[in-house]
Amino acid sequence: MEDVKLQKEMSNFYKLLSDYSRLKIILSLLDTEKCVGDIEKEVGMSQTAVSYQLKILKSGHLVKFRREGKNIFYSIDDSHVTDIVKITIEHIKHQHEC
Amino acid sequence: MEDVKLQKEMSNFYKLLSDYSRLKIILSLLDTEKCVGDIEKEVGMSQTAVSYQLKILKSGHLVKFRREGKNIFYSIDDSHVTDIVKITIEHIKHQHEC
DNA sequence: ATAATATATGTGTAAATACAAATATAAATA
DNA sequence: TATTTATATTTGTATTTACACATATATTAT
Repeated sequence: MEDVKLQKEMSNFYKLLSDYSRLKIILSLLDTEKCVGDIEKEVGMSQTAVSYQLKILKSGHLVKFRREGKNIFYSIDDSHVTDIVKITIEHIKHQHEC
Repeated sequence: MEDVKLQKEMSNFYKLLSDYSRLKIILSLLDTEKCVGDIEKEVGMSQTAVSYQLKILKSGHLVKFRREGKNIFYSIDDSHVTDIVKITIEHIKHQHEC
């Protein structure tokens, strides 16, 4: 894999996490899958906004989904994502101890 | 630390890494410190653009610096940052194996 | 003191994007 | 089939931001 492609994909990966709304969605999915309505309530966003951001997260393979009747359940797609987010939490908390 | 503040700082942290130019700067500093002129050559950006992005990275505590004569050497501020970037590289490469 | 070199700092602007509003689709149930 | 519920998509817009350009500052050398 060439450097430029890797760098662009990395940049895009961080861009996906950098939006406050998308990040809240990711954080709400860290431990458990949720359907759109549940996410909506938890992060306090409109349904269209949640759907819009989920579509973007899906396109970047940060979340996956499965249908169950009327509901569609979303979850984190890859444990690397979970790891990165958790290390970032540690990083931020650590900064505030100094 | 309250959730909202943590989330905002996380989002900002990822925003800092999400810009292609800033990310290239961070990647060029992963293993070794460099002065502005060296970064400029390595990432192929104008001096003002590099300075502009370094200022932003500095404000987010992603890089630190030290003066040595006319030169100012920049380096990654915290090993957490290095860890996160390296895991992200693994993550992206891993995706392409599947 | 002046010039040369390295880096930083305004200012203006074009491009990117989050999301509201309206509308569409898909599944379940009556 | 019609209605309800859950989710997706499209369009328009206000906001953000990366960076070019011009200029300023700081250090060293002559």
